[in-house]
Amino acid sequence: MPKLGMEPIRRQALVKATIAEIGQHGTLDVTVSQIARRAGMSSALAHHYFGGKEQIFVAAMRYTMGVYAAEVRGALTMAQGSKERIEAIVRASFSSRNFRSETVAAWMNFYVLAQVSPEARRLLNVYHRRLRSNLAQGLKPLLGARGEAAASRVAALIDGVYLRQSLGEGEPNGPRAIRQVLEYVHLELGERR
Amino acid sequence: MPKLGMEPIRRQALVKATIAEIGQHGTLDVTVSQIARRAGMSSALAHHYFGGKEQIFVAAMRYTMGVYAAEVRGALTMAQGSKERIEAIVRASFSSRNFRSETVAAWMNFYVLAQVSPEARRLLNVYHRRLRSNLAQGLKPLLGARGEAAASRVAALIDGVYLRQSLGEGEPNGPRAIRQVLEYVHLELGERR
DNA sequence: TTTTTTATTGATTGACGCGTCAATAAAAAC
DNA sequence: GTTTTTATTGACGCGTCAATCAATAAAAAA
Repeated sequence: MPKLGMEPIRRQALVKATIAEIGQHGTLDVTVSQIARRAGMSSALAHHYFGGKEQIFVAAMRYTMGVYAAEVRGALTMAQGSKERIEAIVRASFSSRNFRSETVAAWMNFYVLAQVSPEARRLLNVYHRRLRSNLAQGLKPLLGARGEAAASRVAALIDGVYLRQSLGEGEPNGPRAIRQVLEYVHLELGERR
Repeated sequence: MPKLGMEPIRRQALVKATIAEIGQHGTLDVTVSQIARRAGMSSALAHHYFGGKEQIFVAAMRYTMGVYAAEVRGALTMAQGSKERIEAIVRASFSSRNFRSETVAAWMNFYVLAQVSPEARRLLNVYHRRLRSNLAQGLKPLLGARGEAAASRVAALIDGVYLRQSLGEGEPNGPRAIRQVLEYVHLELGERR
């Protein structure tokens, strides 16, 4: 009973199932069958639409990063002023849509995937560049030449907080993470307590 | 031609080979045979001494963390004064013995391992606690109550710098990483430029 | 209505890897 | 000098999994 136009639906179902499966196992060590079963289809169909396992992973990665990028973009359009822009980026990074245990686990594993798949590495580099550039754009007006270095540090801190979250049990605490990073940003901006 | 007392030698060879292999592949996706071959023995012997793959990984993790801990301890005994202690920890974290691409890759994968192996998770938690406690010990005399939060941030930043290094090609740049983290520490200590 | 295209899967294949075991050999203990 | 212990490996069984394929079925096109 094949309904037509299934491809995009199947693809999205697979991508979401992939993230869920990686999140649950905490590893890329998940089988195509597991992913396909969770997405409600046979593994053969997964291969049909994606070609292979690695491509499924890369698609999941692209999707995750797309969601994140959209979130940041959205937050940025609402922000006016350099400081507000930075805070918007940080808030978006730890918004409840991104900062859930599933996504955190997936994200960490994308770093591993990037060691193996050139395409994944490319994607991760795009994310890095964008994040740094976005932060620098907000920081440079306030810090001048020091803005670039500060942006690198903030970016690293964000990733570090993500990484550390992967060890914490239970759902990640977004607000706490935001406070943690923003406290550093405020320090960088010379606001003493 | 079995020489006696081989066990410790074999174990160490396997552990080092494991780190090298993970470093080269960037993944835990390495076979026991590959590890054993690199260590100059049969895979059967690896199983004989370690019991299984996961235990080999955990041993490699314990070893890596042991080297790191020793490095930090050594640097701490030479340091006097709170600020010096903090700088010593940071320097040790990015010393050329720890901050090489092989070790960075291994370290990242230990985070993945910790999602699967309870023992690995325990080890990583020990590392986290120790690092934070060491940093807090140096920061509290200088920052008072704020020291704890600052220690968390510095710890996260260190991990973040490690993570980001895993994407950079070529050997990690230790001095640069040290500068990056110390700049933040100095900021935290209220030293404006 | 026949043909083609799209959707879908069960079954299969081929490879690979972990862990085991029996067998060999040298040292140590007796 | 026999026995036990320690070291070591090749071979292999058993399971798993990615990927393929042939077969089925429904829609669309001709």
